[in-house]
Amino acid sequence: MTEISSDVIRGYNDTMILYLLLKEPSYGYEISKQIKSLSESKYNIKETTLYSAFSRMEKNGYVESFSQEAEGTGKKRTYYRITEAGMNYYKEKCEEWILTKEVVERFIEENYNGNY
Amino acid sequence: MTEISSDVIRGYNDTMILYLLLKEPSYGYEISKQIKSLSESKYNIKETTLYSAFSRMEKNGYVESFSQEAEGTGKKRTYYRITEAGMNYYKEKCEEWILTKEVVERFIEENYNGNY
DNA sequence: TATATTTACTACGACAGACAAAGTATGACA
DNA sequence: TGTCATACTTTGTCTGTCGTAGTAAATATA
Repeated sequence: MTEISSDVIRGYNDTMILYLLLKEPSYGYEISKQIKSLSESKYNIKETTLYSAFSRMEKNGYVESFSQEAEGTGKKRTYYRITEAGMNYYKEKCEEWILTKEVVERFIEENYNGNY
Repeated sequence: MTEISSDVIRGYNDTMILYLLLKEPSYGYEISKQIKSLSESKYNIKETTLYSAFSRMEKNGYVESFSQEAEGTGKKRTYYRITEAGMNYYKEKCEEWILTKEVVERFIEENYNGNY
C-alpha cells in the first residue's frame, strides 16, 4: 500500500501540530493520537519528529510550553499552547499549501496508467 | 509573497522531472525552464537540486542518460530519458500525492483568518 | 570587436528535518 | 509480577536541498 513519505509531509508536520493546538493546548502523546485519528491512520507522526517539532517551534516562538498535572493522577505533562506568532505562521502555511498544491498538480496525472 | 518552501516540494522534484520526461527525453536546462513555465514562475528549481536529482534517479534506475549534440551547433548535452522503472515510480508518486493531499487538507483551514 | 548574458553543466560543503535506537519513569491492568 | 500504555529525552545518522564557486561554449548587445 502507498505510504506517505516523510519527504512530502516534511514542512507540514508543524502545520498539523499547530492546527490541533488552535483548538486547545495539548501535549505530545495526545497530538500524536489526534494526528493518527484525523488522518484515519494514514499518517503516524514519529515521536522524535513530534518532540523535535515542539522544541523547534518553541524556539521560534510559535508555541509556549507549560507544565500541568493530568487530572486524577498527579502525573506531569508538558503542554503546549499556540502563540500569536504561531497563528500567523499557521496562516502562512495554509496559504503556501494552496499554492503548492496548484503547482504540484500540474505535474501529476491523476490516473496515470503507464501509457505515453 | 508566499513562497513555496523547499521542505514541501521536497520529494516531488523527482516527480516533476519525471512528468516532463514522460513526454520526451530532455536535459537539465530545458527541464528547469519547463518547470518554471508550467508552474507559471511559481516554482524555480535550483540547478544543484536538479542535477543531483538526475544523478540520484539514474542511480536508482528511473532515468538513463545519453549524450547528444544540439541541432545546429555541435554543442553536447546530457539528455535523460525515463525508464520503465521510472514510469512505475512516477505512478506511485501520483498515488501517494492523492493520499498526501487528503491527509494534509484535514489540517488546513482554507480561509483561516486568525480567529479561534 | 569587446563584453555581457545565456546556456550547460560539475564539485564541494553545509544545513535542517525526519527518524531509528535506546533509555527513563510512571500508572493501569491482568 | 509482568506487560502494556503513557510521556517523554538523548544521541546520532541520513537524505534532499541549496549556497558558493568554477568551467566553458554560444549568443546577444554595445
